[in-house]
Amino acid sequence: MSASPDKNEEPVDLQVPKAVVSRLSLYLRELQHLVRDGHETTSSSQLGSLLGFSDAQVRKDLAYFGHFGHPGIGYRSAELISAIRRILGTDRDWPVVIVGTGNLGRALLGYKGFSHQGFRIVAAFDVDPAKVGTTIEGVSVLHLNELTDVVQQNQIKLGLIAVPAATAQIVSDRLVAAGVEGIVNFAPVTLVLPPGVSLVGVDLAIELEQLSFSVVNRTTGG
Amino acid sequence: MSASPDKNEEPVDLQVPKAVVSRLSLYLRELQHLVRDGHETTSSSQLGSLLGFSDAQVRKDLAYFGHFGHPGIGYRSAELISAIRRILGTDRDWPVVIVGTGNLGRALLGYKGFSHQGFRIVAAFDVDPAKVGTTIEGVSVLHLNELTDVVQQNQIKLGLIAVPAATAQIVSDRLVAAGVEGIVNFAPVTLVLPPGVSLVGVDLAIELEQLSFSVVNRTTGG
DNA sequence: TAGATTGTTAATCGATTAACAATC
DNA sequence: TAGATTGTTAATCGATTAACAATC
Repeated sequence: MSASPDKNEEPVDLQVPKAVVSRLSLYLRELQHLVRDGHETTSSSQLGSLLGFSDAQVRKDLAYFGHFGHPGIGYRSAELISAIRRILGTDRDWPVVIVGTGNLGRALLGYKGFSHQGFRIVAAFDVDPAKVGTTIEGVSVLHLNELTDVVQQNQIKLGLIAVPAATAQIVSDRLVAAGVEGIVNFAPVTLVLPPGVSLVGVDLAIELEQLSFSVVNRTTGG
Repeated sequence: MSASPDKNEEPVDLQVPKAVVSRLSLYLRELQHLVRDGHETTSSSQLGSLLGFSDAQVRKDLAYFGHFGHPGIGYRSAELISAIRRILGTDRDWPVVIVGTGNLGRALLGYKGFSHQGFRIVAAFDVDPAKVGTTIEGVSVLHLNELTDVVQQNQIKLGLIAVPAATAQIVSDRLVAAGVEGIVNFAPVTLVLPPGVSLVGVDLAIELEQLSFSVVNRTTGG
């Protein structure tokens, strides 16, 4: 598990800017569409213009991780998809737990997009006696007390938090204590996490606030 | 594309980095928690440490928009909340439409967090005859054909897209044609938008991919 | 006053872009 | 070959941090 210096699997661990990794996901999504549309190859400029990035940026981003392109040809779509999935770690299956089975939790349980990228929600947790014991979208709703057991038995590394803001930190603490190493938090609150646990926060109201700002501060000329 | 020095633009329109605006939303959220906890004032270093930013960054971000602090004192919480809401444009009410009433659409219709920041979903749209005519969370589900009328009559500027990827672009086009100027897109596809329309994309699978990368590329040694 | 904290400038750091030899 | 396109270096651009006079 821990890195040993002279393993020649992953020799280089240059730190990659977070922005690069998030573009990687966009490249992957775009490539999957391109393949579906029959494009066997693509170029950095095609990929860039589909996403609004420069060709140089696409090449630079990919070059962080290896030589995936073919000068004069471009990138073979299927090949690059495999490479990016391997880089992102989505070339394997990720069991995921979700805590909270309110409106949002149920929507996440029914979301089809997860499975296509290798994510599988294996259990949902709640404390509401009316919900515990039920099944939503084929997933059992268990009591939060069973969280640790389930996480440990399934070696689960990823968790989704879809509880009210007031309880999100407690839930987060329990996920981390159980061994989860990455959390997507949908509660509108800042979580405090120990080092070694990654966080992605999705605050739905904030997304709209960002648009509000853009609309209000639109430069009508530009 | 080339800069013309003295075009008669809006007097104060220094372009603010997108990252600054997104931190503004985080400051606002944090300030609202601080006020609830009885903190009448706060400092750039307190606000920063709660969010993992430097004090200098907090001050610099706020200074883009004015002088909101008091040397020796810090920032009066309520005062700064008002200022940020005014900057973000959430000091007013924003009527919003949503297209798509599947799992995710219904969750968004029931999401309580919007109203606290001034966002109010006034209508939902779908094309499924089984859904059109129903009411979800007190909001009427109308046929997509009525979108333009509703948007124009209510002067709606913001829209949420919660339809499958295959139809998201068409829905987007119709929102824009109707007059919407900002879109949150939950479909896992890149939308093509005309200039003057802002976009925030939320791809749930991508959020998990980002965590997958972090977990796989964790430098165990630090 | 002394201590605290802002707003702002200059210095540092990091990320994007332009350019081009190497390659197919 | 000629045209296309990569990977990479150097140049540019932008964002963050450090430092400090001004202020309460």
